[in-house]
Amino acid sequence: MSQVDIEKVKITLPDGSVREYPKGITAMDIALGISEGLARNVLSAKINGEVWDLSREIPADATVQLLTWNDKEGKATFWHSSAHLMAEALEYLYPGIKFGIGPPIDQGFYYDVDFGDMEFSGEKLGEIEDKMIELAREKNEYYRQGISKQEALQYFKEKGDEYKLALIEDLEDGSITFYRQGNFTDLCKGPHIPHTGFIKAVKLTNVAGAYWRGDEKNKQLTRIYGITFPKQKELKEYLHLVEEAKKRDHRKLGKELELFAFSEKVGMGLPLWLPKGAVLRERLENFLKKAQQKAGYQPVVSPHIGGKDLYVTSGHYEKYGQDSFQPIHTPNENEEFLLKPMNCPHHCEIYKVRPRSYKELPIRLAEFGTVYRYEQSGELHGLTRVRGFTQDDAHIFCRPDQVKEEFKKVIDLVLYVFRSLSFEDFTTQISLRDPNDKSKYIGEDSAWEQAEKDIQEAAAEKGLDTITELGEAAFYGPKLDFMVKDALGRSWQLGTIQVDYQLPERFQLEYIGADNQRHRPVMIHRAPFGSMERFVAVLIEHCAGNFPLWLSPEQVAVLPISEKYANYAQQVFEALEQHDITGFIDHRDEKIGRKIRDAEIKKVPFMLIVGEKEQEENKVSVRKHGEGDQGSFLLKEFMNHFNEQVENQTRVKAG
RNA sequence: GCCGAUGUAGCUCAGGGGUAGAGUGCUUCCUUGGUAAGGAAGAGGUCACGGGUUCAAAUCCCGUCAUUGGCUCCA
Repeated sequence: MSQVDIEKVKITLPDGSVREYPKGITAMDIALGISEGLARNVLSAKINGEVWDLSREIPADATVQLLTWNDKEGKATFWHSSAHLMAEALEYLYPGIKFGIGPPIDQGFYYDVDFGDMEFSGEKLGEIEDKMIELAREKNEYYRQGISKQEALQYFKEKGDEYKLALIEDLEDGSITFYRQGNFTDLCKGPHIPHTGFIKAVKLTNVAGAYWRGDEKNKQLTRIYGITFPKQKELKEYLHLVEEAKKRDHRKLGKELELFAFSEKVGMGLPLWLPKGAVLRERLENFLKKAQQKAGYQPVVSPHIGGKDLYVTSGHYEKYGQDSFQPIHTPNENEEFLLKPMNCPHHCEIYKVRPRSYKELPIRLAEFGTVYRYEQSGELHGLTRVRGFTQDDAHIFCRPDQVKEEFKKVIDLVLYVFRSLSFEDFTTQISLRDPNDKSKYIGEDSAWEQAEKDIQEAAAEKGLDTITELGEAAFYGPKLDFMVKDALGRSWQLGTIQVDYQLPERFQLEYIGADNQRHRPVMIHRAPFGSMERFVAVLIEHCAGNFPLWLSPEQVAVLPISEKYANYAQQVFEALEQHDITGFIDHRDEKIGRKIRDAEIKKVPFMLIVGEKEQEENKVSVRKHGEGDQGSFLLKEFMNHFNEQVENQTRVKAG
């Protein structure tokens, strides 16, 4: 480099300031220039939007954002490096093992490992953690090294790791990099943290099987999950959070609060709704029925099975054949019925019951329809994945020019439902066709394009913050899904709106237009809850079993101080019932402290304590769940207050 | 379906080749009480199911079923 003109690069920082540095500067140098503390905490850097190692030279003018633990990408870098650290520990403890992939995930990282003939059990995780900590303390730097494809192949050929070889085969020569820390070298595009010393706390969380490249035809590798932190304290907090989440698990609360159960005799994945769960569910159904009535839906009812022809027509017979519940046979030869896997075909037949005029469209047919799908046994999970479930289904039949408007109305309904139950934290996804493989989808190009446009516009006009996924559409049409996270951070699809240009075609649905010609209506499937089962599951976790008052299966517990006041308690209870307030009287021969404790554990919103004082003045002493004594009120006052609260909760910002 | 873990009283769990344990719940009795556990007694189990090893199996081995954490899918 000539000393006359030392080349400079202009670095733009996130606050908009621009600084000049000599060429050859690294992000770490920039961090050091700002403060030593920052340099100690910085993990990687975003250079022109791309995450880089701190040690890479910045060749030209660039925008630079230094990433720390507080940044999502910083965490990802940290966990990615942790995956390499775990691999190093594993290789030390189990020489000769082969590695699949080891990426960071939302909460931590994993590495897929082929232990060959070696036995591996989850009990060894502690040993691996110890080794990781030991290696972390060595503060081994992560070195980045560009390598030719041939050399890369050579390296892993010698090592005998066919998985890495397969990965390299798919890469382009010139773009391949290795990373090395300590005694471990891995194929990796990076980036990584400066050295292993950043990793201060390690927890390997579980071991699971995972197919190489997610294909069950391939060999199953051992996937080891872990999470690491830059501070011991953060690991502690994380573990605490996990414990808290477990307390919210709908399976646990469902049992404790006696909402639902499973029976081996009935069959796996077939939930039994217990009385309290049934009340909860019924209230949700009524809530939605009311909203749907206002929105112009018409209730219909259809049977749980349908003839073979119905599903041949709909196309489900072919698609669901082997992987579904098998057909039901009758004494009549060749007669076959299928448990319905969805309600749409039945609703199509309802539409077809007589000729339709364009004047009656849109027709919105709604049904809480129970459907059955034979999910793989390993897929079943509490109420979120079951084999028999009830969809809050409806099908809207409309003219093509009405699609967008109907879509917007459905979005309103879904938002109303979510808001009423304070699901503020949801994401929405628009699923479109894979533009590179249109053959997977049935239907005409022009129809798809129109539908995709309608959805995107409707979502935009309703102000939804959507992400768009190509290739995620159903085979019959594009869709808009609403996702909510459960207590353990797993995302579940609840509400869904799907356009279907397909079934109307297959069922030859028609309406007579203003031109006196036959036209094909468009069908929209939609379910704001998704399914009652899944919705209740997510609701339980969302509110940790503390349901809003109007949904609470037991809203009030009447607690007599002693059996002397049993009669008065009964009077109070009957008055409550007349005002549609549900609950129970605790007649047990226990002290009041005990009755209160038990009612608190059952998460009953209100406790009414009645004794001598209350009886004399026709009052009740009100105690609120989680809050304690509220003082005593005339029974009438309490009931008014109660009903006001329920009204406030259900009226909602129906905007 | 595949890989790993688990299965003991209604529930939560301890134990472990030689008479089955705790807490809680349940039943009965005493107690009649004022805002998160009153006291006592009692009933409850083919230790998931089926095989095997053993003088002896709840315990060790194999299989089945269910639950559970994952892997592909989906509401």
